[in-house]
Amino acid sequence: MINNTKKHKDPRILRTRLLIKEAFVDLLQEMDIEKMSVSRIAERATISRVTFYLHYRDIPDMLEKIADGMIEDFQGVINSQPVNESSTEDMDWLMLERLLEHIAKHATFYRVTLGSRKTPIFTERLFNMLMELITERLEDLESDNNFYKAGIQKDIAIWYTSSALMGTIVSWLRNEMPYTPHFLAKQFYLLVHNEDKNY
Amino acid sequence: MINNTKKHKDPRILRTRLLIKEAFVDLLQEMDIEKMSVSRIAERATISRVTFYLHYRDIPDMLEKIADGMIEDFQGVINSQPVNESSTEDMDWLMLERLLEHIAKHATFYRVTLGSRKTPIFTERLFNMLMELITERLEDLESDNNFYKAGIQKDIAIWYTSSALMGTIVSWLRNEMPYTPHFLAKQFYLLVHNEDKNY
DNA sequence: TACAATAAATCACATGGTGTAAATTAGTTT
DNA sequence: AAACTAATTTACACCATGTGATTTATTGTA
Repeated sequence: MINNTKKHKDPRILRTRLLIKEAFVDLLQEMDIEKMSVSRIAERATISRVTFYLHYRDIPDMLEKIADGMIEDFQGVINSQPVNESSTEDMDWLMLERLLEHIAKHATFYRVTLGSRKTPIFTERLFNMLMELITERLEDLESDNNFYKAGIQKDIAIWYTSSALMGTIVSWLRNEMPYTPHFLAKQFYLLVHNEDKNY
Repeated sequence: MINNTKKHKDPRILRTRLLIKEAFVDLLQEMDIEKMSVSRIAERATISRVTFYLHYRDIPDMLEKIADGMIEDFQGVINSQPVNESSTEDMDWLMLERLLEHIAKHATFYRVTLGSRKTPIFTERLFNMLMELITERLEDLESDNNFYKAGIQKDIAIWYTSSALMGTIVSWLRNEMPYTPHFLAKQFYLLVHNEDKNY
């Protein structure tokens, strides 16, 4: 049975899911997603093909579940932020830096998921997460320096900035991460600030 | 034989390819790309499955060829720009407006290709095109008002702006295009100008 | 208009992946 | 040690793929 409600403490389940995830990452480095099959994944994971179906309905379902895990990881990184004396704004940029560090730390995984042109589920999820964060941020700042004064529609500004952040992270990954997380976060700061500061 | 070198003047070829393209667009509105099969496409296109293979090696190959056509259309729209007395800069924004108009005009097609989370080939191609355009544009402006003075790395600025444009167009499409091409192009003007004007 | 060329249809076949079922083995928890 | 459950094994029906060989239909042209 596919059961995600209970805490899966059974080490066999954890082991199998890890093997599947590793096999998936492994195969994605070698071949296109189109050539991916449950058979191949099971073979590479050294498990039975039937066992795969005990955990996931099919490959898209597997991708969704793994993407869920990615978002949980991101949330974990973001929420582990110490609530200290710095301003909300500074917090935002520190948060982004932590996110980039996390991605850099697990680069092999994120290169084949976020970086691949073949698994749009992952970029879609990151995009949605960034949209939420930026929407919150804009609503906090709604009173003083916001986009309205420059005649910019709020939803367009959100689309624009979320896409820009997500796309830049993807390009950064695809190009072997030529900048440190700290440097890139700083560049984001400069770029976004140019957008909403000069009114 | 799959032959793209000759001008395919034979109306049978044009007819078949159009039927395939229409069937593809049709099916993508109904089901996920994972459930797409050559059989289904051929059935919907009212052609023989074997005929499909006379034109395309497989479904990814078909997507690539259709995406090629999209880029050709874009280039056509861009190059049909009248070379008049307005500045290069104004030309850029008029060009973008024409592009958005073209997309709006063929909304059903672009909704299932650019707008779909399932066919990343199309967004990838648009992204590459925007990258080229923006790279050219930045190199033209390299002398005076550019990103360098604000301490922004050129490649990062290109990633950022290309992603922002592409992502916003996709979001615009996914949300039933709530703004006119003219208005959206103007918003782009405001947003991008905030990036590279204030130094 | 008739002919040569070629696109499309038809039929057929081997191959391989899918999803599920039933029974058995192996590992985990209490 | 017993109860539980994950994983394996084997089996089956179904569907999609890609290709080959042959025939039919459509097209551009001599």
